Amino acid sequence: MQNSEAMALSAALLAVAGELTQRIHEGVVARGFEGLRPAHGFAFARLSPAGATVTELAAHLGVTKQAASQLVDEIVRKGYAERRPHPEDARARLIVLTERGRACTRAAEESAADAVRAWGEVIGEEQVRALGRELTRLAPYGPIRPTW
Amino acid sequence: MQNSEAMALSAALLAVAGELTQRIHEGVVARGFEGLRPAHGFAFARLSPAGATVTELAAHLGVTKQAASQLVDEIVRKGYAERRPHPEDARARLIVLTERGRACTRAAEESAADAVRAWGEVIGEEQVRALGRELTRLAPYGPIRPTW
DNA sequence: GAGAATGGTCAAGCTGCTTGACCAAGCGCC
DNA sequence: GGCGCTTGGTCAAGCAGCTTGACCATTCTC
Repeated sequence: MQNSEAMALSAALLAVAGELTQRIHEGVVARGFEGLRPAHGFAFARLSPAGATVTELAAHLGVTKQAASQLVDEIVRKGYAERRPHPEDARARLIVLTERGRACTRAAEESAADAVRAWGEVIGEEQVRALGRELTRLAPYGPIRPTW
Repeated sequence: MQNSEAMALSAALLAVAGELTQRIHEGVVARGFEGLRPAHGFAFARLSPAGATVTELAAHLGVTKQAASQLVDEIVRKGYAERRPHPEDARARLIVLTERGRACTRAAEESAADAVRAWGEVIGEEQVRALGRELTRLAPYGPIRPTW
């Protein structure tokens, strides 16, 4: 594969990723959840199963503990999460989503589904599924990083 | 398609995009071009055919003219581009890449090709081509936006 | 030509991140 | 038990990249 093809593929991938992020964000706002940035969504994703500590969140987002702590301050202040004492480690605190936080997570899922549905109308549902399969195999396990 | 599948696809897409960006950036640094951020790459891409004005660059990057102007200052100061009088509009200036800027663009293309080649080893070259086809059809025309 | 629109820069301010310092609680070891 | 080292978390200060607002020079429109 030539360099120019690789560059075209890369540009397309980043453009699609950027647009998807924006669409999800707009969908979340349209469903009544304001004052959030896309980065919060990735925090919610990490918090949604069973909560996490600030340090775990920082590792997931690829930022310092201080930045993660600040982000937690924000979503706590806005009612999306709360800090609880950690059941096993008295030093740590477990950050868990509130009901409002879970509702916001569902709104993000619906928005993502809307966006993906729109893709189906362009390239066909089977191709979208194929896309999902390939991307899942390529996705790294490490921290989620901002695209640039 | 269920919401959870759409979310999984979205997460994979964003993870792959984030990792790709990072790999390209690392590749560019490894080839000796320092002091650049990934955002500069998107500016270079817009400048590389025949140059562009600050306003065009701003629209392409989805930021204000001031921010674009500042970014241009930076790449000019570092020797990657230069401001020339615009041949048709005395108000405007045409920003064009220097030879060093073009070399950096080639380095980015090589890095992207390396990353894409690595994908080929995971999912097969034919799947990578398919990925490129689908993504190209889905890619929007508007400004490139940071993923979050 | 006169007035509005456009390209560009200067200046000030904000926000999200970083580094550095610090405290409290756990762990390892004698 | 008591001593150090490590780990989870916050407070504080600083920085980088962006924004809004003001302004000048040139061009377009009539």
